[in-house]
Amino acid sequence: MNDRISPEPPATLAELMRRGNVFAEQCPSREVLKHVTSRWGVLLLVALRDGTQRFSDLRRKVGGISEKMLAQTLQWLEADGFVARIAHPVVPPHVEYSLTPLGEELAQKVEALADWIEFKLPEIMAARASRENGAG
Amino acid sequence: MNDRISPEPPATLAELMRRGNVFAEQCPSREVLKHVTSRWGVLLLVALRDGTQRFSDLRRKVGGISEKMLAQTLQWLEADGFVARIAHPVVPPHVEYSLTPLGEELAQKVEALADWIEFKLPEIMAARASRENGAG
DNA sequence: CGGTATCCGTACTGATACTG
DNA sequence: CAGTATCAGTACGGATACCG
Repeated sequence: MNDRISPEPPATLAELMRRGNVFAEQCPSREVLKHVTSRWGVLLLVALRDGTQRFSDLRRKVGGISEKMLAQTLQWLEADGFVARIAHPVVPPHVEYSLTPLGEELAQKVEALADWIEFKLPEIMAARASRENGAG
Repeated sequence: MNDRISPEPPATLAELMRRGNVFAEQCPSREVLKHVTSRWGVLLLVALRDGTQRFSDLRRKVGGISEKMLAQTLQWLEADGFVARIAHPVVPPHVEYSLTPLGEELAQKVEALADWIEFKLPEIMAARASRENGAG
């Protein structure tokens, strides 16, 4: 269980899996990946690409998200260094969220993945249909 | 509620969000994205990039996954057209799983995302550390 | 406005046992 | 070997109420 002292500078996920680590439970990447691929993480990252926005802006834009999950997901992303939070000390409170450069990089990749699925949806749905028709 | 009859040929996730759809709940993409980004979906897609493998091979390689979730996740990915399943009619049963061309494309993108996180982990951890030191 | 704390239902997860 | 069925624990997610 002393994976932490392994000498190699790892690298790819496939590498880790080949070592039998599976991208080990202990690995912080698992945590980050979880935040990013969480139900609202994906949507929030994409939403933030529009630029700096307030808490309520995001709540409206993402639509369907509860305050709890919005706050929590933003905190995860902030802790991971993907989101910057600026609270203006006024009443009523004014808080702005934006992507950090690191977050912008990530958001692009996430959006690319989501867009790929959008784009390939016809093929995906066709696969489903063909299976139902007896091809499975 | 009649989003389905909207004329435009949609496109990007950001587009959908801008329309207030958020990548609507009704949208099948949500379902697919859920399968792909699920706890085991990511790992399985990457694992399958090594080539055709049997059920038990995958179980061993992914390590930590239960038979139930392995079967279920494989079924999701198969239904979405990302995974091909071939059952040889012998005893004991011999079933092989592999990526379809579509699945291979997807797996590449997923792995790229995971690898990016692996690669940027130092920056991410640094972000966490700096926040704990009072920068937050 | 921008959160936090609490309660609660659900849905995902895993261990076990069983079947073909 | 490759699943399926069942059951129980957990963790996620949402609604509500309350605080700064």
